[in-house]
Amino acid sequence: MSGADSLLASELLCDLNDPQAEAVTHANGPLLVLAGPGSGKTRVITRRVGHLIRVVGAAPWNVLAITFTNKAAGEMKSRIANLISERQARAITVSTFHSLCARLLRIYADRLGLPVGYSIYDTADQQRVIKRSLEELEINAKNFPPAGVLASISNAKNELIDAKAYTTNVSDFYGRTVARVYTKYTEILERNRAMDFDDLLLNTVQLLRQHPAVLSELQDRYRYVLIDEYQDTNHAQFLIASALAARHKNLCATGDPDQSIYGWRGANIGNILEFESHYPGAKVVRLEQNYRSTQRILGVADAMIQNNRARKHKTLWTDNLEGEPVRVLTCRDEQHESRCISKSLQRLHDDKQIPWGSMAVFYRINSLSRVIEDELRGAGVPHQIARGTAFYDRKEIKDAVAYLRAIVNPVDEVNLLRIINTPTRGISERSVKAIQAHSLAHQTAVDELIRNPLLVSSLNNRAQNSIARFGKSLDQWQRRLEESGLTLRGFIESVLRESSLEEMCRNDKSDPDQERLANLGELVSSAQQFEQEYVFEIQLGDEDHTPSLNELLLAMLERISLVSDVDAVDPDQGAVTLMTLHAAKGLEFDAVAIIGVEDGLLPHQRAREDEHELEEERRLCFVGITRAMRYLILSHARYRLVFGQSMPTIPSRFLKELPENLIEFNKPDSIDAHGGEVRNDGRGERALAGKLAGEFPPGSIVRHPDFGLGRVLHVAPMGAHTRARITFNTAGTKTLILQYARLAKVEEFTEDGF
DNA sequence: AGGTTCGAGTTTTTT
DNA sequence: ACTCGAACCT
Repeated sequence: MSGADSLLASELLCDLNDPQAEAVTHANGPLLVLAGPGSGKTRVITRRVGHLIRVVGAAPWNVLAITFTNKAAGEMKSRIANLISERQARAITVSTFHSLCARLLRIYADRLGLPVGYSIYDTADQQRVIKRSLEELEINAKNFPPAGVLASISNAKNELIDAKAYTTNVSDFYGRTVARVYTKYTEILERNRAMDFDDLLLNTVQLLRQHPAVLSELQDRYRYVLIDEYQDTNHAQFLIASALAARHKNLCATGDPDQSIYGWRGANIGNILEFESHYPGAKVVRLEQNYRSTQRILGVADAMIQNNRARKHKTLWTDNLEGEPVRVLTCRDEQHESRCISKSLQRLHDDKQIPWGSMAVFYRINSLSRVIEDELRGAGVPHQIARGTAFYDRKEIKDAVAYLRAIVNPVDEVNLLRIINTPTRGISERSVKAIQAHSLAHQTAVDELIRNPLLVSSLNNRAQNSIARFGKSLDQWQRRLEESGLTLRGFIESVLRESSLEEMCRNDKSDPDQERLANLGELVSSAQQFEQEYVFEIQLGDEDHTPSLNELLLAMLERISLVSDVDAVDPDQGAVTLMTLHAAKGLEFDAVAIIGVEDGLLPHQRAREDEHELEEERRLCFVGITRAMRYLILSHARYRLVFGQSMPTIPSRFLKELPENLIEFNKPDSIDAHGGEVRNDGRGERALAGKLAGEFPPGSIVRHPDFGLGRVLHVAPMGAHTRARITFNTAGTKTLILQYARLAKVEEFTEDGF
C-alpha cells in the first residue's frame, strides 16, 4: 500500500464504526453483512467498492454491484463516483438483476440462438398471452382466471421448473390444465421471440450453465460481486450470483431478513439465512446501530418485529435522540384520514420546517393513493406518486412503444396486432382474426402475412390493400433503422409522424388540452436524453465504439421495459412522496405516515390466515416504520369504502403490538370539527355530538353521498354519537350516525328545486 | 367501421 | 366506484 493510498484508506474508514469498517476492509472471500434498518448499509457498500479499487487494487470493471431498482443503481454509482473518479465509477457495473440479465442475453444472444431484438413482456403482455393460450386450447377463462394461472407459471419458473418438468410433476386437474397452458404459453413466447421477466433470469441461468466459456469470461470479469437486498433474491438470482462468484468467491451479500417482503414473488429468505452453509468460512458482519431514526421510532419497530417467531434475534439500538412519540390516528373514514394526514404534514412543514421532499405517505395497496392524492391536491400540498410505469401505461405511449417494438422485432404479434389498426387504417377486427386464423392454420408468421396479404384468400381486396400498405411502412422503418444516419430522436419522430399516431392524437376531440400529443413529445425528448446518456456511458468504456441506431433503440426499449415504480421518484422535486410499502424499501424520510393500518389491509386480507404470510406483512410494516427518521404517524379509519360501500373496519393487530409508552393516540390539539381528528376523551366527543345535532335540526335538508337528498325527521345525541332519522327521496327512511354519515347541509330553495 | 352503452368483476404487493 | 370487455347502435 503506497503512502497516498493508506491516507485514502483511513479516509474511507474514518467515520465508520467497527463492524462497518470490518465489512469495508474484508477484501477476499465470501462476506455477509446483516444490516438492520438505517445501519449505514449503503455507506458500507459504496466505501467497500472504493476500498476495493483504491486500496486492494481491483480494476473498476472487475466490480459488479447488484441493486434492487435502477434508481438505486444510479444513486450508488454517483455515490461511488464521489470516492473514486467519475470515470472509474462509470466502468463499474451497477445494475439490477433483470437489467444485467437483459444485457447479457443481448451480448451472448448468438450463442443461445436467441434473437438480439427479443421483446420483453410486462405483466399486461403476459396476461394477453395467457388469454390467447386459453383461447387456443379452448379452456374457459372463467374457470381458470388468467392472473392465477400466470402466478402458478411464474412460481414454477422461479423454481426453474420448465413446462415439460411441470407437466410430469402435476397430478390434479388444475395442475394438469396449468401445465397445458404453460406449454402453450412458452410456445407463444418463443414464436414471438419474447421473454417475460422470469425468462430474463432463467435464460441467463441457462447461458451460464450451458456455456462454460461464457461463464468463465464473466467470472474473470466480475471478480468482485456485491448484492444488495439479498433477502429478496429468488432461486434463479441465487444461482446466477453463485455461478458468477464461484471462481473467486468474492461474493458480498448485504441485507436484512426482517425486511424480506417479496416472498410472494418467489424471493427465498433462505438465501440469506443459509448464506454461511452455502459459503463455508464466510465472514459475517452485523450492523445493529441505527443512525436513522429516533429512539421512539426504532423502539416501536423493534417491539413489533419481535412478534415474528420465524426470526433470528437482532439487537437494534441507536444513540439518536428520543424524539417525538409515534402518533396513532383513529379517523372516521378515509376522507377524514386523508385530511388529518394532510393537516399533520402541513403542520410539520410550517412549524417544524420539514421540507415537503422529506415526507412520505405509505399504503399497502395502490388504490389507497387516490383519496390522499385528492386531498393533497386540494390543499395545495406538492406531492408525487411513485408509479414508474404510469407514463408508459398511457395508451398513446403504449401504442408508440408498440410501433418501436414491432420494428425491432417484427415476429412479435402482440405488438403488431396492437398497432395494425391504430390509428385506424381500414383493417377490421374480422380481417385481423382472419390473419390470425390463417397464421395458425398454415404455420406462417403474422408479420409475413402482413407483408404479403394476398396469401390470405379470405380477405377482401380492400383489406388486402390496407394491410399491404401497413406492411410497406414497417419495411421502410426497418430499413431506415439499419442504414440511416438519423438520431434516435429523429427516428422516433419519423415513425410517429408516418404512422399518423401523432395526427391521431392531434385530432383527438376527447382530449382538448392535447395532453396525448404532449406525451408523445415527452417520449421523443426522453429518447433524446437517453441517447445522450447512453453514448456518454458507452464511450467512457470504449472510446471507439459509437452505438448504432439499432443498438440505441434496443437499449431504450429495454430500459422502458424494466422501469420500476420508485424510478419515477425525484427527491429534488420538493414534493411529498406517495408510494406502496413495497416501493419504500431502501428509502428514508424525515416524516412518514402509514395510512390504512387496519386488519384486512395491513395485514392484507389474503395474508391473514397463513402464519408465514402474516409475518411477511409484519415485516412490511416494519420496513415502513423504519423509513422514518423523526416523525411517524400510523392512521386507520373506522369506516372505509370498499367497492363503493362504506364498511366498518378493525384496527390492525399490529397496532396492539406497539409499546404504549412510545406512542400517542389522537394527539389532542385537534384541528376542527369537520377537518379535525377525532378526540378520544369522552367529553370532547359528547360535546361534538351535541354540536352536530344542532347543525342538522329536524326538518333540515341534507345530501348523502349514496342516498342523495333527504329531510331530517329526528335527531338526538347518544353518548359519543348523534343519531338522526332521515327520509330520503329515493332511498327511504334511514337512521344514520352523523359522525360517520358524511352528510352535507343543503339550503332550501336551491337550484335542486327541493 | 367505429363508437357507445351496459354489465361484470374488481383490490395485494412488482421486476 | 371504477375499469374493462362485449353486445349494440349509427
